[in-house]
Amino acid sequence: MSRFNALKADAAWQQVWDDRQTFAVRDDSPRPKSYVLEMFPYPSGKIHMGHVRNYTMGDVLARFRRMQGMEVLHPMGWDAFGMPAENAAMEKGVHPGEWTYQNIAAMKAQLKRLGFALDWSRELATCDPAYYGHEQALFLDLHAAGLVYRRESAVNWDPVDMTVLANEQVIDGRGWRSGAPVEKRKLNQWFLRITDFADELLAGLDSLDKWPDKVRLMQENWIGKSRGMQLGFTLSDGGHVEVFSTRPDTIFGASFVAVAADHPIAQAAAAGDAAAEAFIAQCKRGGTTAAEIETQEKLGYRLGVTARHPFTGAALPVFIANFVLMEYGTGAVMGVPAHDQRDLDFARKYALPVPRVVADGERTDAVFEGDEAYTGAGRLVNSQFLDGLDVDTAKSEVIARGEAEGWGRGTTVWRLRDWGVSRQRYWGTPIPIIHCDACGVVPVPKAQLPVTLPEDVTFDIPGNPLDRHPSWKHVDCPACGKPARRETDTLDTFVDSSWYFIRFASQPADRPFDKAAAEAWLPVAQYIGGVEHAILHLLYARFWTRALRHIGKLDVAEPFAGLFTQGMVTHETYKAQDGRWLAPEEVRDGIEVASGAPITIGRVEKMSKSKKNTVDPAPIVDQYGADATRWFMLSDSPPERDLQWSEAGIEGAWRFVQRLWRLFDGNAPAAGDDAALTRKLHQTIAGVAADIEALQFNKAVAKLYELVAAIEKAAPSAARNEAVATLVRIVAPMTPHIAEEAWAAMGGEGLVADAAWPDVDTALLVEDEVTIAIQVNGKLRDTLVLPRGMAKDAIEAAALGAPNVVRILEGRAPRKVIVVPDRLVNLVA
RNA sequence: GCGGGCGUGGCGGAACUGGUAGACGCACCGGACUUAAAAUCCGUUGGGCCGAACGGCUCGUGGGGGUUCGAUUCCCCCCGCCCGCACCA
Repeated sequence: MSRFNALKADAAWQQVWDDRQTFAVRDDSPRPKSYVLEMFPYPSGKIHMGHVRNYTMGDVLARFRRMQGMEVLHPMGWDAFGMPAENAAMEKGVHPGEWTYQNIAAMKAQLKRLGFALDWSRELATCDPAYYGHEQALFLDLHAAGLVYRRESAVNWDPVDMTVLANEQVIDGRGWRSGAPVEKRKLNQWFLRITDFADELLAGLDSLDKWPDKVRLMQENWIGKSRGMQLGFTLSDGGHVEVFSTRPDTIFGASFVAVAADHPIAQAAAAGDAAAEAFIAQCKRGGTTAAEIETQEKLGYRLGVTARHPFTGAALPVFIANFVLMEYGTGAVMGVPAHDQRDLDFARKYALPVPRVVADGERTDAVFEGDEAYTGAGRLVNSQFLDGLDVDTAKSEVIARGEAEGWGRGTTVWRLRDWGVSRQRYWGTPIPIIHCDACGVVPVPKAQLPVTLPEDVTFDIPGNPLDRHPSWKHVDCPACGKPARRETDTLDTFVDSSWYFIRFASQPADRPFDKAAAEAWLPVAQYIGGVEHAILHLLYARFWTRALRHIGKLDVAEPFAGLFTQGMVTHETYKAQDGRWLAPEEVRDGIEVASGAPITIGRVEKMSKSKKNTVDPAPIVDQYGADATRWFMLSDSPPERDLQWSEAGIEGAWRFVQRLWRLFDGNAPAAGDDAALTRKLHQTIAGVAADIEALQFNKAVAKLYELVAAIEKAAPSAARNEAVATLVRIVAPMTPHIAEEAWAAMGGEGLVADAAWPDVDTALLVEDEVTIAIQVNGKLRDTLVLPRGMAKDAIEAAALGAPNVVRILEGRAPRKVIVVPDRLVNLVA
């Protein structure tokens, strides 16, 4: 008997698949279509274990669907624009494009080495003008439809490097290179009107029944539809302020009004008040992330004016506050400290009154004690005409009075904000707009697309190379012909990934996609990717698809019919004494291998290039082969759960591949039945199919181990040979190379990749005997093997006769008997 | 701070819709084969107690409480870890 030479078989069969174009998909195939897609990778340099996990799962499903007779579109491409390429340019002096294409070549080779059933003829890279030119055309279409606009918005500003920083480049409030404290700075930027689609993006979640509930819930909360009220307060100086509140019921608990630093009232105050100006400047310190803003100390500046309470007439102090956001609601809030935690923190700090207006059970005391706001339900108290009402009724009552008296109205607000797509960077899709002093904003005529990036750029100083390029931005206005300037911002890379799945389905040269061809494949039947994309990428892609439908380009509402979010592959992080991140292979037993110096072991985090805690699959594939690597990735860990990387077990996967080969290679002719084995075989065919369909590969793996063990133990028979021959096809989606080798050796027709999934004899799926648990007072005391489907009283009689039951009951009759047919009897004594 | 998720033997995990907790794999230990090793095969393995043994009893699914004949599963509170928070992709 021979040993399976994995490395030789891998190369041979990958060559065969390539030569025969086995996985090239046909648009005109008569077979039912299925689109299986994994989130395309950023070409960071090497694939890591997270990629292997993601693409192996998708591959098993794609191969399985092919075996079920479907025409499967399973493409691959590159999310190729992004910051790391510019960082590489700064550090190594290599052009971002060159660096990116080198990485693509390296990673493509690694993916091919794993034997994925991908249609490489549809490969695309988003940094290719042949891709981003079409993206520019779509951007112009959305612009023409009024879905694109420009406004001011804050960015992280590094005052030393004089450059915009990404949130990731702000470390502890400081610029990552300069170390200077970052500030918020306003820039004119491009936005997409995703909020126009807020309602349908929310409603559409209901139709996504093949999405995980948790992702739908996260998107629902992110969109954040809430009913609230806009209330006008008259100011003591004769002015007026509109505040927004989701809790108008608590209006009698209001003890102050707060406005954002950007609010016109704050801006006006700053004009004549140096202290107010200084406070607003202080609010501009720090970065723009929500986590940073919401965890910083609540600070306020008390203005001279007061706001008149619409019911009591009380004069409420007006503050500028650093926790109020101009982007949400009206940029002004009424502070109800007893029933909102942020307001309470603020009130305690500035010694403001804290009246209770919602009863917490029995607690109705007018002056609220403690430092934990009560946000729960209850009856209104200390609130005049609202007393005794519940929260919802009180809300409606206040809205009704405000509307009747003309100082307020009920509104719907969304947490979702419009999508800012401007990036002050080089390595992205140029925004196809020209600014003309005479004509204003002028779209680049479509005939002039693509607007390509200039090659001759430098990265030796911070800032956007497009902006300082000597000639690139200087063009003539397409409208009037006078000298004008190109937009030098590029598009957010999330735009690139918002339509790549459409381009995979249809890629004509002269337009982004063909409507009918794309609609033939879409929506994606099964989309697979990391849970970290649960909100942003998936929401943007949903929006983009709906926006295309809105302008008549594509009649698809939801791009991804089925979604599976895999857990992340995580690993410890390591840091050298001087703060450098170290890769796992640079560390052994708590010391840095190169220097012998001790290291610091950090948190367990998702594998990422920036923290260097990635593990390269190449050595594993080279040692154990593609099948063992794939099998190992599918084993043990449930795919939706995070997986802390460990190599323990790869040996077992490799042993399993060799066990398979011993079965395949040792199948000598024999005769006779083996009913038990045949039953096990059919149960496994059905079980594995169900598990693959549900993407529960770890369970499919366990079932296959059981079947293999059963075959190994079985005596030679025709049934055993049949089981071995069928096993080849069952494992084919997971370990395709050894399956092809065995299929060929056994004289199978064509490739096992093209073979049909084995049929199941459903009559064999149920056992005719069942083991029934016998409990006394809920504790297992015995088990009985009985025929399936036995009547309740017969089961009860059998249970009462079980030796352990007789011993424990000592002749007493049970008080109560619970019989669950085919499963269990519980005798309550 | 806000939103979401997860927590089961030494380890990864399984357990249908509330019904025998620990399938399957790893690791470990013992045995077979071998001159030897590798490979392979067989067997043991949650903790504690009783027993020569067959076996029996008992505790046990992050912690505390609750519902139920019965809870890893449902409810409440708490702890820990992970992900996201709009310029990382």
